[in-house]
Amino acid sequence: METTLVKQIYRDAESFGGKEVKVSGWVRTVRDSKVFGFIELNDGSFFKNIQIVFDESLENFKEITKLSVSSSIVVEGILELTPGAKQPFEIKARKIVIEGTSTPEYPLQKKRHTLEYLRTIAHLRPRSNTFSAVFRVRSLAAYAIHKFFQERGFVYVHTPIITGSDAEGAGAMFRVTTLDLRDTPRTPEGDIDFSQDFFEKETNLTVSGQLEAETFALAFRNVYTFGPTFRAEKSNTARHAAEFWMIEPEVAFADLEDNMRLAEDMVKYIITYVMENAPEEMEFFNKFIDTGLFDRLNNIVNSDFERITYTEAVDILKKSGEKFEYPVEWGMDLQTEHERYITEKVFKKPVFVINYPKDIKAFYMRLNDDGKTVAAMDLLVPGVGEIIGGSQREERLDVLEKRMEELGLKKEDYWWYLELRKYGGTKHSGYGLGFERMIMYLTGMSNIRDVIPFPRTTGNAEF
RNA sequence: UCCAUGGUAGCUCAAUGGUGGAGCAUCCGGCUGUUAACCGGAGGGUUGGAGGUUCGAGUCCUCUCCAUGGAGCCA
Repeated sequence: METTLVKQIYRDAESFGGKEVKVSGWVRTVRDSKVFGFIELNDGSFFKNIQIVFDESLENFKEITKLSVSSSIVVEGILELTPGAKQPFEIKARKIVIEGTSTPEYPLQKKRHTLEYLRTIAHLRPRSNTFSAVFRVRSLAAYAIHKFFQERGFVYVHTPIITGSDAEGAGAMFRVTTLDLRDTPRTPEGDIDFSQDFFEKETNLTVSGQLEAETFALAFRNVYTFGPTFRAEKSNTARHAAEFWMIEPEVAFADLEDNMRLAEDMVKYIITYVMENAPEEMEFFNKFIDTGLFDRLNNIVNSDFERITYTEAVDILKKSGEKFEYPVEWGMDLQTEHERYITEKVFKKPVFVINYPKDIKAFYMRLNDDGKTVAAMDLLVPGVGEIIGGSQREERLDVLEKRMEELGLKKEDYWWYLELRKYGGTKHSGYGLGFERMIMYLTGMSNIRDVIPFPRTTGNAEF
């Protein structure tokens, strides 16, 4: 007999009503009395469970009443529609085969656990309601992102995970080496001799695929990357991880305005797709994780994102009368408290802040005509903070080279990047979306460690 | 890395410097429609670790580890 997935039954219960079905899954709970009992079964295909009714006519009745939580079973029986009951339908079991037993020490109770505790059992937490929902949404959101870009003709490019360019400027990097760290080869000057390393030069894990993505944008026009990214910063916050995933679109012949339009469309597309394709999971988040979730997401989808310049943001902050821990001054980077004030208090929706002072932004961002600011944009969202950072790239070779000189960057290290400006350069733009931050925003989960299956943060690489 | 808070039973949490408790989970029993089932009973502890103060420390002090919240770095 064919196995039926619980999701199929939920999606089309009518056609299964009164018919024989076979399901398999893990026991979430057993409630039994003298001659009959109920099992909540989750088969992994769907967020919700299916109720199994069993009675003493089964030869292994006693055994079944003693099943520990998370035992795996195969059930055959009749699907009965139960309108008016708390569950829409149930399976009256004819046969239950115990596939794998569990034990009383199984760490996931039927009761609520803290997210902190669940983190310590990352190998079991996907079996809990919350994480079942989180990782289903994560999968759908990843698909939605590919769908969004593919529908618009973007080419998906795999930029390298191991990089030889150290100066992407996005933070501390993890070194990749095969050298024996207890006995490293030395140059005559006493430095470590990387010419004897695997790649015969210093290499690190990527902090961004942007520079490589630009090369593809100047060939394929519209491209995006979607892959793992590594930052060796010893961050200790709810929104930083050492290993995370990033989406980096890069578009030729596009200016900052086009860039923002793309980002806004993308964010709205992802939200709409996930709301439509994971209604049960989203309802769960709205009910148990963040009761304002639906209001917030609907508000995003139906409203235009705000756009203000950095200079305007500084003005707003200065005139706010708010007491900030860090003073606001033109030229200083906006602090988290400032960003939160703008997106959460002033506009109460996503806000693009553009045209930052050049001195607080990366070398590749396009210098504006005022000579003081660059065509950068950060998308700030309530609750999560910065979710997207991007810019129009400097396409003028002389301006770019001058900027690199100012920052003490060696042109030789970027020879191929600079050649893009030499051979048919064009204005182009792109941004980076922190995938996990998007998931946090979508689900209301407030810690990045709870939207990554096996999170890596400083001091923690268990599992 | 800095600031704050916390660490007690498998889990979630109580306990004025004076005999460490409860709910849930577990085990045993009861119950013919349960929905985080219900009712009765039982077992379960080196109070994160090391040191100190005290007649006496879960409680006070020092150090340390870990977690959480906030900050910095950013996505």
